[in-house]
Amino acid sequence: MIPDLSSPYLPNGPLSPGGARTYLQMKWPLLDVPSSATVKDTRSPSPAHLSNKVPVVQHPHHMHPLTPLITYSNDHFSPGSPPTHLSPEIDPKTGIPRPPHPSELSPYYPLSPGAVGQIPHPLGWLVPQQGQPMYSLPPGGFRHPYPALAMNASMSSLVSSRFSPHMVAPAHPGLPTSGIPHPAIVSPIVKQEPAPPSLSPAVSAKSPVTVKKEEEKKPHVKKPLNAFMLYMKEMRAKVVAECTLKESAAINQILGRKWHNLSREEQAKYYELARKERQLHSQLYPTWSARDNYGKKKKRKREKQLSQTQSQQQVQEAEGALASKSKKPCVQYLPPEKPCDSPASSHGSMLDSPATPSAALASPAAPAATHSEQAQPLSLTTKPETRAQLALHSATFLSAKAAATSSGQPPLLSRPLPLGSVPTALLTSPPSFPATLHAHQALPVLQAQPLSLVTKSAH
DNA sequence: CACCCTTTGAAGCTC
DNA sequence: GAGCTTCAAAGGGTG
Repeated sequence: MIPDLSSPYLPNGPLSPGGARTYLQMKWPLLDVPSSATVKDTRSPSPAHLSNKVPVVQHPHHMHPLTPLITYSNDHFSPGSPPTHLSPEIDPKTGIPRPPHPSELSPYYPLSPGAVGQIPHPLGWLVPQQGQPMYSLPPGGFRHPYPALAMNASMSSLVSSRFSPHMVAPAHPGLPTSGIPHPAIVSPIVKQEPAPPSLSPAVSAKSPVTVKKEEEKKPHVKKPLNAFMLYMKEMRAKVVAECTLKESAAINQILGRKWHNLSREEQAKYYELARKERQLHSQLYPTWSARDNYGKKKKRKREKQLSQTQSQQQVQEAEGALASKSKKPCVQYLPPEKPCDSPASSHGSMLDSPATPSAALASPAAPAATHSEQAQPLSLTTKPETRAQLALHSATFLSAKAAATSSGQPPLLSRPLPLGSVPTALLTSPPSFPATLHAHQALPVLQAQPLSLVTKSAH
């Protein structure tokens, strides 16, 4: 897969007139199958072959992490289901694909040892140094519908020679064993998990205790990015370009709304991509667990979040009440009715991915594609009452979404419902589409919005 | 200079 | 199993 330089995915690349949506016009193959099996979970016959390198790791700032998506749209999302023989073995228990044989390793890393380091790897992670991608894409390498069939040797070779042994289960075939850090690996010293010096992964011949210590602090393998994170990475540049804003908090708010505005197909793409990334991540780091990074960040934040949660609860109870003191006004991040606020909404283009037949298929519970933001853009400067409404609407929407995702499936109801239709939509939702509310996910929206309003109005 | 803020989603933790 | 917490990215703001 050769990056399509013309792809809008490229941060610096030309943005097609159609905007963000243009590049997503490719058909989401999985939508052709029952939605339940579509973006379901890691067990879905995964298009492992679709797996593209997603930056499980950090990329050079200038490099667009989602570049790989281009490939998706161009070559791997062609209609049709991937051959079952390519489906990764799934661990019935975890639902996570078992570490594949080297030959099964992500087909999307058709890297020939010799070619490594020539072409920026989409995943970015294999880019140990600026402009020195660890992965190389053989000409036409990703052209093959199922590169997996053609790669392997090089891939396993690459992998086995690129990753630090301690990062990967040594016993695992085809897994990294070298000392070259994966992009997802962040030196503790560089970031997080402050640890005593001793970066050399090669440091061996030490007492078990020492080794253990080093292992603990060693490279910090980051969590694979989720769908939204992938989306953010891709769209951030664009949003930033459209806005004068630079603050991530504000950008993220915008991105969050844009995310909701995405059609199911578009979101599905990211969910799938995220799934692939998780798959790949698990393959690369069989022994890694999110637990490894759990609670290793800042504790201060932890406390803060706790208090924040509490305050959120209060706010919920005192809906509308100005109990948002503990929370910093998020409004400050939201620019007043800027075009970038919701580009599409300004001209209704957000619906350019309306409830198409395919969309409807993919989301039985999904209502008409019209959503509040179109008719009534969730302006960051919307009046309090309006925002409150939208917040409620969002919360409702999220509840359904959360329910959907909790099952390992991307939210079917990826598009906000019209304010007035929310209740009905939920009522009419199939039993299989529980409307449980994930407090953590829905509340923030429910409360943050109103809060911001309050704060804003105070300004 | 470490952390905050902000977003969503995945996964871990707690009960 | 439900509910809550943490982390993932990002970069200006903050203390």
